[in-house]
Amino acid sequence: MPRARSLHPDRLAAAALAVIDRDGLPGLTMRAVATELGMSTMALYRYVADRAELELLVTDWCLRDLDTSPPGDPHWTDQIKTLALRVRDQVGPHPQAIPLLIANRQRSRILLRWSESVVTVLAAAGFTGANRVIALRGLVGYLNGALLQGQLGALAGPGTEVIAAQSDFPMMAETARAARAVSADREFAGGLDIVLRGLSRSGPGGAGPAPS
Amino acid sequence: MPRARSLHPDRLAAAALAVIDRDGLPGLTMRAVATELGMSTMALYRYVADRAELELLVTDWCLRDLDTSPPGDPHWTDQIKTLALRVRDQVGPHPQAIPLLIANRQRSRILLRWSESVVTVLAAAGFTGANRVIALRGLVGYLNGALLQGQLGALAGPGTEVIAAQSDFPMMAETARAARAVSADREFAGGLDIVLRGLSRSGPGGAGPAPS
DNA sequence: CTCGTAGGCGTACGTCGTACGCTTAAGCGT
DNA sequence: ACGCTTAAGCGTACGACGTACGCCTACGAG
Repeated sequence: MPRARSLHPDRLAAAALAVIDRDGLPGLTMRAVATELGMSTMALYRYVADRAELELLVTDWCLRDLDTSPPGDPHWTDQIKTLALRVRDQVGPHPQAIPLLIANRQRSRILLRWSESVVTVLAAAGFTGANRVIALRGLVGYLNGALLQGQLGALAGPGTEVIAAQSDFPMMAETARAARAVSADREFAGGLDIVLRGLSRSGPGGAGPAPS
Repeated sequence: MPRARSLHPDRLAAAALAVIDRDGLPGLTMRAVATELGMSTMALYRYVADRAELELLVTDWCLRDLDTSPPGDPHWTDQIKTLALRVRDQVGPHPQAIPLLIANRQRSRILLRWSESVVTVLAAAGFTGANRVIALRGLVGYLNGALLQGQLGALAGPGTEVIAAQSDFPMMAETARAARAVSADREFAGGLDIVLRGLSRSGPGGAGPAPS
């Protein structure tokens, strides 16, 4: 065997994530990562086939500490809540990477494990068949949307401020002003509660979860 | 006055959207749009300052027929549902453009008008202050996430099929197989119902909507 | 010590957005 | 009718991007 690899893939992922945190997603280029590592650009290609693979590495690296074990909360809605908050906790420090994570969510082993835990909770709560599909997708849909929204167009962001100053849309302006008093945490938790309340009562056309 | 403009901005937006529909978002380049219009690349810059402005044009063009007037449904949850479905109807034919629309949602006049209608419905239903903020953001968060999910990683897409074949994640695999029987329309409507059910009952800590 | 293998890198190509400056067509005042 | 002014339209070029290709070289097995 010749010459050992001088780099662990984790170091590569960490460097890429550092670039993202510092310069944003558009700043993530092969050249920037190489510079971050003190290597030449083409040396990276000994570790990844292409940019897409590097992005997948970043995704898994971001979520490396995500706890996917079944939560111990007594009520199933709290279990789901715990699982969702765990994701947010991991993702929180790296808001600029969120679009990457969403794009790679179906390819990340860790996220698949996390999803397995979520479905397991849903199944135990009584969701079956199409009902379970819709519950899972609705939940993940909200989660993706909320995480994206927290990064792009945050409550305290410039977009909201512009809206608050508009006179063409009085209700939106008033709501945008009220938004200043709502923290990102409260927004996320509040939205999650809405979804969970909706989940905890069966719809008119479907077999809902078991009554608690 | 010299020489009239030979192009209406709408034609520019329509051409760009046609490129997206045909070649996907990565296919949207200034050169491709220019070719679509039979002009030179630089001629486009007589109409837009840069690529970002072209993208905003596409956003508004996509939603040009969005009906933002107050829906006539008797119950406020149905009014919200109608508003949400209207967006989906407009966006449906152009799934590849969805990430663009989401990125520009705070800059699009039409979407602001739409949001104004949503907030008006929420206000009439009794949502005030921070509660209204959370309701709006939760709703929009779900909507964004669901639309994105319908484009990237659709229920019938390859990602879901791969998961269905996995033996490491039995619950996910079973759910993915059940997903084959759920249409995109049903998924969207089902998720929306979940959110609306959650909205229609006040949380423990907040002043909810008026009882119906 | 030698040699095969794979790590690391330099160069180069095609693509992108777009800055800059030229040519040219069209409406106006005369 | 005719030029003049002004902006439409375009050609060229630059820097940054992802990455194909081929070279040099450090290392561990024999």
